[in-house]
Amino acid sequence: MQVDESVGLDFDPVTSINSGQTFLWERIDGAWYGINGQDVLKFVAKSGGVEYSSYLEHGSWERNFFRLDDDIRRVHATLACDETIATLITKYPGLRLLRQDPEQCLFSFVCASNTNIPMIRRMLYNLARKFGDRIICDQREFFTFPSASALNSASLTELRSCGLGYRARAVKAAAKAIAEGGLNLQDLRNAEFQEAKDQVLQIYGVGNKIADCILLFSLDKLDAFPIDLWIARALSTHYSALHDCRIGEKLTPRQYESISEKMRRHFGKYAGYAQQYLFYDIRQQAQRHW
DNA sequence: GTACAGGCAGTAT
DNA sequence: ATACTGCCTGTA
Repeated sequence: MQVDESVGLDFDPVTSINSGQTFLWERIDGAWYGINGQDVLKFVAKSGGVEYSSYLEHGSWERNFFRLDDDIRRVHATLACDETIATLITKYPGLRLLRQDPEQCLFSFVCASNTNIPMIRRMLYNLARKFGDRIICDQREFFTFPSASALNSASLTELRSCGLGYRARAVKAAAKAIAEGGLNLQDLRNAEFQEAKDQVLQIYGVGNKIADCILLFSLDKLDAFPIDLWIARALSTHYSALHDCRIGEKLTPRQYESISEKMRRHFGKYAGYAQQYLFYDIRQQAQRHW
């Protein structure tokens, strides 16, 4: 247990974990618990700072997970050239991108296709309960995120029983690629953007959007710019000059490439942070609570 | 009953 | 290259 006050009062872990990047966090008796791979992370607000602890790690995990080593001042300074983002930085000073367990991130966003947050959480908790390891933390039961080999060993019927529906086939394919196909996501942290993206796009069930989410939220590619329905709407509202698609219109793969590339050039190396501000804001405006 | 929710792959044009 | 389609499942 340690208290970390060195990162400034503006950082807000609760906002960050509730900004749609990660799904397996819950508040229990005033503390937040989150599943990240094989670990259970915990933090609780105390007078004088936030107290972080972890089931596995002896040292602090928060610098890694909340990307506190990013030069956030530089991120803000870089993005503040854009009027829209400058406003959002002021509005949500505590928001940070996360550095998640890559495999959990991949399976999470494979499950996220064409559904909503409550369903995603249900699918992932079901998978963990059925295929993860049981852990007792603060006298409470948690389940770690299943390994790729555990998911690869599961039958499609078992996966479907977790509520995955047609996503079961994609989860199985991804698990196989990692467990048997030699795909090492950790290695892709050191790869160039395009190399990493090409690799994850090979996986059945992973398209442009999911690939960009994996790159941004777990593989340190801060210039990745995922575009889902909500971001497309935000772009129509704030950046219609930069592209020509209509609100709510689905993007063809080619349109996606074109627009994502334009936004990456517009925002530069921290484009992913810009995407996160836009996403969080439009969801707040839509009054989505999750 | 029907529409819809944070995409994707397969097929036909 | 683009358009169209089906897909699990739960909720409104």
